[in-house]
Amino acid sequence: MPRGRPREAVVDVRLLEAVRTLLADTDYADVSIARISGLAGAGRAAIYRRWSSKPELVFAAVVHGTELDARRFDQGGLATDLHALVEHVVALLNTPVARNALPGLVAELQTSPEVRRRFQTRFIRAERDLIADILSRARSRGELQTGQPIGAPEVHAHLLGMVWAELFLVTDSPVAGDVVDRVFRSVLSTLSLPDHRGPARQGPQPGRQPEDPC
Amino acid sequence: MPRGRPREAVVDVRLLEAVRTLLADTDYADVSIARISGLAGAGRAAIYRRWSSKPELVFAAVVHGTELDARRFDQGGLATDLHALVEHVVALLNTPVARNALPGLVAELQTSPEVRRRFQTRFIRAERDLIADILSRARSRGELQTGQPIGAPEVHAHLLGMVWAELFLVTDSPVAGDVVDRVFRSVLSTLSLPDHRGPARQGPQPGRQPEDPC
Amino acid sequence: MPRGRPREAVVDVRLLEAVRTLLADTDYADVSIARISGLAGAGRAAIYRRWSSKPELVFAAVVHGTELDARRFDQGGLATDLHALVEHVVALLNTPVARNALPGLVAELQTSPEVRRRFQTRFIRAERDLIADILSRARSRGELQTGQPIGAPEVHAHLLGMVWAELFLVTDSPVAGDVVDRVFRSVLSTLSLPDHRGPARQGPQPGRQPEDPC
Amino acid sequence: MPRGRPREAVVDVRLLEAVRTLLADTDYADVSIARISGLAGAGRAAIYRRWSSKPELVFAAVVHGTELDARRFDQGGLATDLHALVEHVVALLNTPVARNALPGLVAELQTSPEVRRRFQTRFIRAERDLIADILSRARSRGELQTGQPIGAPEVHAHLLGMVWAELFLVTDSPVAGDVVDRVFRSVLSTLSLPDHRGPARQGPQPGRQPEDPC
DNA sequence: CCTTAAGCGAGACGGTACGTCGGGTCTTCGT
DNA sequence: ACGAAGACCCGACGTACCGTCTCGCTTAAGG
Repeated sequence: MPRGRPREAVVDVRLLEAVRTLLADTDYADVSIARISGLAGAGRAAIYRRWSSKPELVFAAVVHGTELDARRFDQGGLATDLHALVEHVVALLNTPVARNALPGLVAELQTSPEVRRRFQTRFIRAERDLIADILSRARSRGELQTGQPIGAPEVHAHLLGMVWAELFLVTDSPVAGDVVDRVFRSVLSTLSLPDHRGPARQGPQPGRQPEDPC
Repeated sequence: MPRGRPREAVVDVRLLEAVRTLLADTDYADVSIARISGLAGAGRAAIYRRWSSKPELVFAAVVHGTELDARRFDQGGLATDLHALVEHVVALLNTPVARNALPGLVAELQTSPEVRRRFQTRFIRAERDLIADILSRARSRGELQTGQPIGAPEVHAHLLGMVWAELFLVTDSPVAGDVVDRVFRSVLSTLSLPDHRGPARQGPQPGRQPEDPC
Repeated sequence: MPRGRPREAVVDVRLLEAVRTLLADTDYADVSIARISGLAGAGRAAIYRRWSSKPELVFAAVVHGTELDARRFDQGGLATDLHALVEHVVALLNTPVARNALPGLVAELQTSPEVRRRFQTRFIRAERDLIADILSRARSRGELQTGQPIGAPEVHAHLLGMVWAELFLVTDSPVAGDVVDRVFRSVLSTLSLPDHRGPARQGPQPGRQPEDPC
Repeated sequence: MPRGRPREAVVDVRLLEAVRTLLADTDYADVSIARISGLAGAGRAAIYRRWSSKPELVFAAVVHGTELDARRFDQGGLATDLHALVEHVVALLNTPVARNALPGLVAELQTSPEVRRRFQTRFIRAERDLIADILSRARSRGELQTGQPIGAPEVHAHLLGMVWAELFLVTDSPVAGDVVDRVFRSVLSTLSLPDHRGPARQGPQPGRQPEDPC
C-alpha cells in the first residue's frame, strides 16, 4: 500500500488537457514542457513523476479517447465494417491535435523504444487485431474466400498508411475532404472485386456484398 | 553574372556527405549543425549561406541521388512497371539514411512551409506523375478499363503510405523483407488485374483472376 | 520569501573564481562565456541567471575583495593616509587579473550603462568619498588650509588617472616598480600650498621661485 | 619601384572617413569591418591591404589630424604652455570619435603589441617629449628649479591620466565642462613649489625630507 | 496525535542546439 | 597589382529546451 501523499488526479487531467490545448494550434516541437507545466499550473516534476519523457506525455495526451470499441465495427458486412473503420481512423488522425502531434511523435518513436512499444500495442496492434476480426467475420460470412493472400497486416498497412499519406505526406492535395471514401474504395477493391459502384455511391453499400462472393 | 568569390562546390559536397554520413547511424534529432560543419570541415556560416535551416539541408542531403528515371518504369506491362516502382520506393525509403531522416523531416514539414513545398514537388508530385504515366500506358494497352475509379492519386497514396506504414509505423512487423511483394500485390489487386509477374509467382493465386472480370 | 530552489552559492563562487583564473593569464576579450562555464563546471544558463552580460560577470569577479576599509587610511596624517591609498589603488590595479580585465571592462562601460552605474558607485564614488574623508581630516588637523582649491574630485582624478596612465597607457615605461612613489609624490605636491595663481593668472609667477632653491 | 596598379589614394580617404563617421555615434565594438567597408564602398581586402587589423585601422583613423605642433606650446611661460597643452589634450580626447574609439582601442592595445608600439610612439612619446621641452624651457627661464623631483614622465602621466579619468572613468561627474581648468590647476600646482610640508614628515620617504625644511 | 513518506509549485542545475555576427583570409572577376 | 564582392573557417554570443534536483509546504496514512 502506498505511503505518503497520494497523487492528485486533477493534476493528471490538467496536464493532459494542457497538452491537448497547446497541440490544438501548435506544432509538436513548439510544445515545450515548460509551456505545458505553465498552462497546467503544475510543476515540471509533476510531469516527470507521471511520464518519463515528453513523447510519453504527448502520447498519453493524444491517446486519450481513442479507444477502439470493437462493436462499432461489427455492422454485418465487410464493406460496412471497413467503412466504419476508415471513418474512425480518419477521424482520429484528422483532429487538429493529432495533425500537430503525430508527425513529431512518430519522429521520436525512432529514438525512444519505450514509446514505440506503447505506440505499437496501443495503436498498431489494436487496429490490426480489429481488422483481423473484420476479415475473419467476412470470411465466415463467405464474403472473402479463405485463400485470400491479402491478410490483416496488409489491409492494416494499406489503410493506415494511405490515410497517413493523404494527411501528412501529400499535403498539397486539392481535396482532402473525401479521404474516407478514397481510402475505403482503395482498401475494399483490394479485398473483393473491382468496385463498380461508381464514385457516386459513396455509401457503405450493404447491398453490394452479394456480388462479392462472385 | 555573379560577382565576388563563387561558392566552392566541394563544400557543398562535403556538407551533404557529412549529413548522410551522420544520418547513416544517427537519428535526425541528434544530427546537429555543429556536428555537420565539424565533420565537413566547414564553417557554420557556409551551411546557412546555402540552406536556410536544418530541415532544408537534410532534405537536400536526402534527396541526393533519388531522381526518378521514368524509363526504368516503362517495361511493357502494368504489373512489371508497378513492381519496379514499388521496388524503387522501398529501396529509397529503406536506406539507413532515409530511415533516420524521414520521420524527423516529415515532422518539420508541418512547421516550415518552404521545405514542404520542395518536398511536395520533388518527391510527391514526381511520383504521382510517374504513376499517372504508368496507368495511362496500361490503359492504352487495354490492361485497365477507362472507367477505373482508382486513379493515380489513390494508387500513389496507397503505395507510398503503405510503404511508410510498413517501415515507420508498424515497426514490430515480424518480417520486413518482403515489403516489396506485399505492397506490390496490394497495389495491384486494387487495379483488378491478375498478377502474372515472375516474382509474384510465389503468391500469384491464379484462382483469383477468374473472379476479376466478374 | 523566495520560492523554488535557491541558488547554489557554490556555483557563484566557482563561476567568479573561474573568471579570475582565466583573467590571470588571458585578456578580457579572450575570456568567453563558454570557457568560463566550462572551467566552472556550470551551465551557461547559470551565468545568465546571475548576470545579464559578460561585463557584469567580469565586473563582479574583479570587484571581489576590493572593499575599501576606511580605517586603513586613517593613520594620523595626510601624507601617510594618501600613501596608503595610493599603495592600495596600485595594488588593486596592478594585479594580473585587473591588468587583463580593466581595459576591456572600461571599454564596455561605454556601451552598457548598467555596468557603468555599478562601476561608478562601487569604485569611483567609494574612492572619492574616501579621499574626501582624508582631506577633511587633514583640514581639521591644519595640514590643509580651508580655501584649498584642489578638492576630493581633483585629487581622485589625479590619483586614479595617473595610476591608470602608468599602468595602461604608458606601457613602455622603463620602470613600473616605483609607480606608488611617483604617484604619491605627484598627488602630495598638489596639496602642499594654497594655489594662489588662479586660472586667470596663467603666467609663470616669477615671484615664487626664490623660495624654491631653499 | 612598385609594379602593377598603384593604390588609389581616394580609397584610403574614404575608409578613414568611414571609420570616423561610424565612430561619431557608435561604440568601437559596434564598428565592424563590414560596416566600414560598406560605408566606404570599398572591399574588405582594401582594408587589410592597408592595415593589418581593426585596431590598426581605427588607430589610423583616430590619429588623423592630431599632430602636435610644438610651436603652439611655446608661448613664453610654463603656465601658458601647460595650459595650452591641457587644452589640446582635452580637445583631442573629448571628441565624439575619440570618446567612442579610445576605450576600445586601449583595450586592444593589451593584445596587439604592434598597435601598442605605434600608440606609444605616436601619442605617448610625442606628448612626453613635448612636456620635456616645456619643462626644460621653464627651467632655463628659472621658473623651475633644477632639482625638481617631478619630471616630464610624472607630469605626463598626471596630465594624460587625469584627463582620462575625468572623461572615461568618472563618468557621472556633475561638471565636465571645466575639465581643462581643473587639470591645468592640478598639474601646475604640482610644479610650482618644492615639497616642504610637515605632513610629509610622516611619509615613507625619509630621505627626501632634508630638502623639505628648506 | 504525531511522525513520516511522498505529493505539490517553483525554479535552479548541467548540457546541448540553434541562428547571428564578427574577424581576418582567400578567390573570383574586371580595371 | 589594384579594385569590389563575397565565400572561407573559426568562434563568441544569448536564448531555449530537456530532464534532474532541491527548496519549503501540504497531504494523507501508520504508529
